[in-house]
Formats: sequence, C-alpha cells, structure tokens
Amino acid sequence: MINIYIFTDSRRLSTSCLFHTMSQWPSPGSHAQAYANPRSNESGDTGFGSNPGSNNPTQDRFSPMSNTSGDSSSVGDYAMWNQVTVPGNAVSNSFPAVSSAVAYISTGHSDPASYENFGANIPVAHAVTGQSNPASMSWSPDTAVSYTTNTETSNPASYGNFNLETLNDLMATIRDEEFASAPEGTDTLMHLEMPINVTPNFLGSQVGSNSQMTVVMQSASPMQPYLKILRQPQRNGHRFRYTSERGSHGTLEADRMSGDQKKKEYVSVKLVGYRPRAKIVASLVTNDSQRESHIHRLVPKKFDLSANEWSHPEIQVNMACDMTATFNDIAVAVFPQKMLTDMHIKEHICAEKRKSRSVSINPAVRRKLDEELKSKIKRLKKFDGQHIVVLKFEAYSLNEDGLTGPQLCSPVFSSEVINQRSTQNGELRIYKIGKSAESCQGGQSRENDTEMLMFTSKVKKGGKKCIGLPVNVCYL
DNA sequence: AGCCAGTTCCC
DNA sequence: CGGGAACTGGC
Repeated sequence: MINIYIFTDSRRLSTSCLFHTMSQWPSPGSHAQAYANPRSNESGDTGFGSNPGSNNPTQDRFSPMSNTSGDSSSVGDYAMWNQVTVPGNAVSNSFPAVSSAVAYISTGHSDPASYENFGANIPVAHAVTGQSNPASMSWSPDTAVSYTTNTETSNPASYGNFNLETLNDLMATIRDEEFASAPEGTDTLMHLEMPINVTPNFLGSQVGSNSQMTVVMQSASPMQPYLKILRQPQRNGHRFRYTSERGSHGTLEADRMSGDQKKKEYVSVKLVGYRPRAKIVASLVTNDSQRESHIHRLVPKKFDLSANEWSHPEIQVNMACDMTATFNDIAVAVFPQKMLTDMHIKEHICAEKRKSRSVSINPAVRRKLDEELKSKIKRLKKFDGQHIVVLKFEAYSLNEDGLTGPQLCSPVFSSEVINQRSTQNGELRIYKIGKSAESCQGGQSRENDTEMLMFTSKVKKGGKKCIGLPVNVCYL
C-alpha cells in the first residue's frame, strides 16, 4: 500500500491516492477532509510552531504530523504529506518509521533520507534539502526520487535514484485503478481546497522556484490529464521544404531512443490521465517565449496545395494505442512569403467565420493583416525563427459521434527543430573526409587519395565575423 | 559587381 | 526520398 499526497499548483490537494489505500472509497462527506489536510486540526492551528517529532518545542518548525494533541493518527500510517522544517528535521527525531510515500519534503538542514526511520522503498515526489541529497541514499531501484533541489553538496541527477519516470509510472498505476473503482460523485472530494494561509509561506521561503515546483506537481498530479512527449523530434536533420517542391521528401523523424540508429522513430505524444478516446493536434509555433503560430506549416507527405483547405495534423487516440499519438507522416512546409499574405487573410476569414461574424476584407483590413505579417516575419528574423520551429500539441476530447469536445489540458511544446538548410543554426556537417593521418613532410608516402582533407558544409557565413572561408573548407 | 537568403529545379 | 545546384531579386 502506498499513500501519496499530492500538492498541485493550484493549491489543491488530491486525496485520490490516499483513498486508494483504503479498501473502499469513502462516501462523500466522510473523513476525507481530515485525511486530506493532515496539518489541519480542530483548533485551526496550521501546525507552525508545534512538532510532535521534535525534542525542542521552541524551534520554529512546521510538521505535517502536528496537531493540537500531538497525535499523529490523523495522518494515516505515518505518511508524510509535507514536511518543512527550517533548522531541523522531523524525521531525525524519534518519530515512528515513515513507511509511506512522501510527496514533499523541505528542510533547511539535514536530509530525511539519511535517517533510519525513513524507511526504504519510499517514493519521494519532491525533496528540498539544504545539505545532503536524498537521491544519494542507496535505496532499492523501485524507489523514486522525482525531484530534489537546493542540495549544496551534489547533483541529484547523478544518482540512479533520481527517477521521474519511475514515479510517474507508479502514479499512473494508481490512477488507472482509481478510475476503475471511483464511484459517482467523488469528483468534489478529489479537489479539496488547501488552507490558503500556510501555502504561500513555505512555497516562497523554502522552495527556490515556484515554477519548478509547479512543473513537477503538474506531472505528478493523478487527476489532471496532461500531455507527455514520448519521442522528441530530431533537432537537426529535417529539411524544411517549399510547397513548390512537389513530391515527397521525407518526414520529420524523432530522436532514436532504441539505440538502433537505422530504425526510424517518430514523434509521439501520450495523453496521460484521460480515457477512453481523444484527439491530439499538432501545429508549429515560434521558438521564442511567445509561442505564436509559425509562418511554416506542418503538413502530411502527400500534401496538396490545390486543395485550398488546410488544417493541422491530428491523430485520434484510444486505449488500444495507450492514448499515444505517433506522428509518422508530418513534414515542415515553407510557403513563399508572397503567398503568406493570402494565407493570412484566408485564416483570418476562417477565424472570423468560426466566431460567426460577418467577414469583410476591405483594403484597410488587408493592409492591417499585411502589416501584422510583416512585423511577425521581422521579429522571426531576429532570432532566425524562420529556420527554427517548435511543435505544439493539444488534446481535445472526442465524442462518440466523432465531434470534437473541449480542450483537455494545457498544450505541450516540443524541443526545437532546426531547418537542415539553415546556415545560422545548421550542424557543421562533415560530408567527406580523407585519410586520418599523413606525413607532415608530405610527398613521401603520398599516393593517390591520401590527402588529409575534410570538406564540410553549413559553415557560418556572412557579416563581419566571417573569417573568409568558403562554403567548403579544409580543416587540418 | 558580388553576395546572400529565399526560392525553384532536378538528379 | 535525400541531396546538390541553379536561379532570382534586393541590398
């Protein structure tokens, strides 16, 4: 049995995992509240200043196990939902063995995992220590530390126990079982409000960055669906093709994860925490923080311009494919700039029609749209955005009649994809190389084909920084 | 005139 | 498919 208490970015506490540890679901209005917030007690004391595990009551501490009586029974089987201690560490005291999952730990001092009463095989969703590193403990492989920070001595990622995947898998298992057994009307129980008076304090003072916390908790929250990119697109290697280049010129592939470099892999995205069916839509956005729609388009191999109708590639997912969309037929298409204005106008019309507004494209509107486009391209050129795209994935529910429902979660963005033709960002590629060694005196051993030459392409050119090398260079 | 990025062509 | 090369208009 595993108790996991989840703290989400919206300051809501999910009790669903806790319910899982009970043999049956509690009826609405039962003990959910007491379990949901182990820090709360009847007097409304948030727990600051008292700590049942502490030998020194004068220390300013905050412990999830605290309540007015010092009784820890209300937190279940000693699961730690949250521990924040400033100078000390609740686990270091004579607290009974901690045997359940820990969703969040923050200490300004020692590392909870270094104490014996912090049992083995405890998944830790989040740990912040000012000193040693929980992930450095020799836990068994099925223990997961999903996130640690502020460890001044070492890097959590260097340890095998630092493993977000393991934790996510664990959560997924629990979640799936929950979905199967959840009775009607339990939704409200899963989103109990956190006590607002304590949350901002420890977020601000104990955690270095709110945003880091948010990311972790979003991905760990069992009830909120989210999109997870399983295969990222290849950063280099895809050449953006002009729409005028008829025929097929290959698709955007994904980084090889299987180790077999010859086997093609494709970009794939999984919708986690939702079933039974949905649709995942892919589009291109800029690589700056604005993530606005790109001037390039994602198109299928057999893309026909004359169709005049253009839409984002989308894939329907269901349980048979594990809610995973594999985009094996997409390529980045470049529209000549003189066509862009027309496209922009066309899309403007479509968007207005969707809002059921009347559309009138008079010269003034046309000029305005044109200006928009010009400034967009100008902005793109500042960071070579024409040669870099980012994939955006969105998930929508799908009714049984095939109609598209509301968006299910916030979109996710892929890593950057760089146009293979980009002179600014393209990889320096060696495409021809001679012998690896040769006499520096030359001549003596020289036979046919023994020059030591490397011919490359994609050397950065242009501007004053150009060192005068031609496109094909010889490095010796 | 020469260069370059954008564009088109073609093997 | 995957790649080189040629054309083009602006600077």
